[in-house]
Order: sequence, then C-alpha cells, then structure tokens
Amino acid sequence: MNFNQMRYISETIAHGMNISRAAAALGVAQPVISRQIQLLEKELGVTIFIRSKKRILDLSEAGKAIAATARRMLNDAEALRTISAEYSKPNEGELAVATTYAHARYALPRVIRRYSARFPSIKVSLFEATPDEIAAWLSAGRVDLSISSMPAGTHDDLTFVPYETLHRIILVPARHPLLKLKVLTLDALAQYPIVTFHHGSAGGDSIENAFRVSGLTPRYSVRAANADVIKAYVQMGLGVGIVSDLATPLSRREGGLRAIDAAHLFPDHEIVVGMRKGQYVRNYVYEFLRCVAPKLDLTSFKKSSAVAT
Amino acid sequence: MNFNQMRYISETIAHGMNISRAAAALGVAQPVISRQIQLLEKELGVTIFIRSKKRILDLSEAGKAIAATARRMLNDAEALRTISAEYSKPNEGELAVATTYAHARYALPRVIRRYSARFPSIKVSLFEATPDEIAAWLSAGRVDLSISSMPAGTHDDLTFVPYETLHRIILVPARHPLLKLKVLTLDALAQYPIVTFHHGSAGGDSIENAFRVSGLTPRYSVRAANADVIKAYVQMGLGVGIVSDLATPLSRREGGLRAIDAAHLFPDHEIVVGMRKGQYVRNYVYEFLRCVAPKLDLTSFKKSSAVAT
DNA sequence: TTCCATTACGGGGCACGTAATAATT
DNA sequence: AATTATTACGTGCCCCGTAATGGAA
Repeated sequence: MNFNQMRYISETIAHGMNISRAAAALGVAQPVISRQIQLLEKELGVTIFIRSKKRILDLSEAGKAIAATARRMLNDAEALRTISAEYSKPNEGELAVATTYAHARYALPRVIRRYSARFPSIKVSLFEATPDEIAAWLSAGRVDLSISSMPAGTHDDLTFVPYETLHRIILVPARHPLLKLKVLTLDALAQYPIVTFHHGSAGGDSIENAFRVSGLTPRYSVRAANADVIKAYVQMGLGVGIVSDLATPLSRREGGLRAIDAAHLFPDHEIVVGMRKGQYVRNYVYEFLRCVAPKLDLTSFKKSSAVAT
Repeated sequence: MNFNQMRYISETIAHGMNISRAAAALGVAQPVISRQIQLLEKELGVTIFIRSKKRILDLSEAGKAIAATARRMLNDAEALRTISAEYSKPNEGELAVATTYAHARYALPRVIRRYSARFPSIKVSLFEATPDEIAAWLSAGRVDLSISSMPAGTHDDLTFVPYETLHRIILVPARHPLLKLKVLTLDALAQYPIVTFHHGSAGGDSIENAFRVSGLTPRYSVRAANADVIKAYVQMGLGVGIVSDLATPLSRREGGLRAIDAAHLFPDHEIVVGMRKGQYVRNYVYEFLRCVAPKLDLTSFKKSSAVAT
C-alpha cells in the first residue's frame, strides 16, 4: 500500500473509470495504473473496480469506501506540505479565491487592496464563475475558498458558512411609471419586460419562482450573467432590471437609472463562504477572511489536526 | 513521502522521542528511522524534531501538526484494510473489548453468549482493566471499544457516549445496625469502617469526595479493585461496603449480605461506551453494541468515510 | 562505558517504462 | 480501425541492513 496507489485510484475515478486518461493526467504509463490497482486489490483481498474482462465498468461497494478513504489520505498528504510551508514561510504563498461576478466586481477590489498591502508576499488569484462552477473548483482543490450564493446540489466535501444577506432591487430608467407607485407589487412588475439573471443561475431561478408562485408569467426580455449587463439593457429601455443590492446600492443613481427596493417581493439572497473539508487552513487564509468580513464565524473552518468523528 | 515515514515519526513519538526504541518496536534498523525522518524533513523543508547535535529533544511546532496528520493517515491506512475485510468477509473478524471488572463479571457474560451465538465467526476478546488503562488501550488501538466509567484526563482521539447510570448501594452483614435506620445518612455510614474501591479509581474517588464535602472522615478499612473482594471483606465483618448496583442488584441477598440503597448519598456513576475517532467501524462491532444496549445512540460512532470538518 | 543518532557503503526488491496482446466499441 | 485494459520483460532507483563514527549521559 502506498500513496501512488491512492493517487491512481482517485485519478481513475476522477476521469470516469478510465485508466488511460488517468495515466495521461498523472504522466505515467498506462500499465502502471492497471498493475498498481491490481496489486492493491490483491493486497487488500477485495475488488475495487468492477471489470468486464478488459473494461472497467464501475466502482464496487468496497471501492466506494476505499476511494473515500484514499481521497482523505491524499488530502492529508497535501496538508503535510501546506503545514510545512506554513511553518517555514509563514506569510508566503498563494491564495486562490473563486467568486461570482458581483463580488469580484464590487465587493472584493477594496478587500484585496487592503489584504495585499498587509500580506505583500501572498499571490492572490481571483476566479469569477457561477456558483456551481465555483463549487466544482473548490472540490477539485483548484481554489482555496469561495464567496458565492449556495451552489445547487449536495457537496459533502465542502463547508459553507453564511457571510451576508443580499436583497433584491429593481432598476428602472428615470421617470419610469413604477417609480410613482407607493408600494411595489409583483403584479405591477410583471406588466413590464424583465431584465434579470440567467435561467439556471441561483439569482434567476429564485426570481422566476417568486413570479410563478404568484401565478404571474412576466416576459423576460433579456437574461444575463451579471448585473452590469442588466444595467446596460435597462438603460437602453429594454425592460426593468432585477438585481441584488450589492451591485447597485440603493443610494447610488448611475447612468440615469433609479433603484426601487424589492426586498419584500423576492427571497433574500444568501451569500456563503466555502472551503474544502479536511483542509489545513493557513493563517493567511484566515486573515483574508478577516479582511472580507471581520465578524465571520470561522470555527467551522478550524484546522483539521483533530481526527474525524 | 511514504507511509513508512509516517510510521517512523509516529512510533518515535510514541516511544518518547527515542529512535532506537522505535526501530526496535517496528523491527527495522535504527539508521532507517533516522534517515527516513531526515529525508522527509528535507522534502518538506521543515524540521520535525528538535535535535541537539546527536540527541532528539522534542517535537517542533510544525512537527506537532505533522505528527497529528501522520497519525490520521496511518489510521486511514488501517481503515483501508478494515474496509476490505468488511466487504470480503462481512461477519468474520476479531472484536476486542476493554471493560472494568464489574461489567466483565456481571453484565457482559450473557451479552457475549448471545452475541457469539449470532456471530460465531467473530473472535471476541475481553480485557479487564481500570478506566485509565482502558482509555490508553483504546488510544493505542489494542481494543476496538470500551465499556467503563469516564476515564480521567482528556482524550481528544476518543469518543464516548453515555451507556447507563449506576447508583451506589451499601452492603452490610445481616442484622447490621444500619439496617434499622429509616433513612440512611452519610453521618451514620461514617461511624463504621468503610470497605470500597481503591483510592484513585473513579469509584473510590467519588465516594471519598462525598464524605469530604460533608466534613466527614470515615476510616477506610479495606480498599479493593473490585466489588467481589469488597463483598468478601464485608462478609468477614471488616466494615460496610460501598459498591454499585450493577455488582449487587438490590433484590439479591447473597452470602448473608444485605443491600441498602444509597443513591441519595453519592453521585451517580456514569458508564460510557468508548471508541477511537476516525476509525472505520465494522458492522459486527455495531451489532455487538446493539447486543449490549439496543437503545444506544450510535450516531456519533458513524462510519468515518466523510472527511473531517 | 554505555547509549544513541548519524554517516558510509553495498545489495535486493519494487515500481516504472516499453512492447506486445487481447478484448471492446 | 481505434481505444483500452492487461501481460511480459528488462532496468534503475530507493529503501533497507550492516558497519563505522561521533556526541551525550
């Protein structure tokens, strides 16, 4: 039993039970993977992969449990290197953050400026993506932490803690009829073409839902991936925009746009900070989160020196 | 980086920072340990052990974190074998239980008889010891689970769940004056020589405490490790015995002894079931606990396939 | 003097690569 | 025909053991 065998198993699974692709990804010859997996199976006396003569079909039940443990061991091996770097070069390293457009554009620039001033030897990388992509990157270890709304689906290997609650606001051109209403309603809103987030995105779906449960079927004239595109189309008069108050604080009036609070019409938009479970968290990562949100509860991100329950 | 290096580190620490003893325990030559640790230190770029020329003094800060991770990896390596056995030979294996005299003698025989009938291919071993020894054995992996009162000190690597609550009873010879009292009091008890558990044992200390907080200093005529010895001395008239109601159910009157309920005089005696954290728990171990206590809450012993928080 | 960690040196096993083979799509 | 897993075979590296060295107790 050795670490490479764990790598081979893990990578083979990651590449859809394909040994050849795993070998290519790891830079070794195909027979190596095949042989090492067989050796491990013989040593443990159990079949990890279900085969049909010359093709791997799936993981066995035992294989699933073994793969989970193998992944954790690889995690720990990685942690060993991280720990060493933490003690030999405390404030040097790389910090990869994945986040959505709105945070990358509006919230994080000033945070990163402050942080980089305090930790000049930390190379910060920012990746902008959708919440689901972000979760995948986090799982794969390509980024260290995420700031986004809760991704869809279950992510047993990730930990999320609430960070901030965003509300919805309506963007309209100046002198729009909706500005004259005392109380904004979904009915009134549904009279106009809607400009909002993509179908399938956390933002877009929750807005669609709100209309549907009210029995309304507004026309969506433009569906975009980010708030700035939405703004542009609202300015062009293609409809009323529905965005979050992060992108456009209510007090600001830019480019002739007016904002109307719509917190009462749509569910709150919960933003969470995510990290991989079992990961050794370097001090400078904590410090970054302290820059993002000084009051964040970081206890669930505690260093994973203790053994799992 | 390989598993043996983790073993060498772990074993060296376990033997008080002594490489020679670790080598002997692992059955390898001394230079192997020395060299492999140095190789790992070079690879990680960090010193794990603090040395003074030719002697190892202590673990470095980094070493502590590394050792904890190393231990977890070894745990996982062991889990791999356990998982494999679980799937290849579901109801075969060994089950080592550590427990105190009272349970070994009075509670477990019937449990083990039932269990062995259901799982004839499981080799059950029972180890009788004090709670502290039991905890040490559990930590060292020499036993799979424990049944005892809560051991003293902290055991971060162990999980305990409450199992049963025992009460204290007084044992006296027939026609003893205490039998005539309507309500037993500590004062009355302190008039007679006491026969009870060793000083230092969980049982003995809690009894001593109860007298002390009442300002009483009874004479302890005999202090023994188990209830049967206590019974024998009470029968010989050397004093009144204080034991738990597991050893001598109140209804039974054996050897001319009489029992008096003393639950109101001494604190309850909490019995817990213990297991090592991060251990893969085989099904037959769960089934044993189900035989011991069908209603036990086993959720905190869940299989550790998931990654630690 | 004894114990203990480290350095030096030689051997064997094992993990790897290349090449060939067999089964699947 | 192309892709993919497995078997066969030769090689180099790495880990180990023995022996020797140098500090510490």
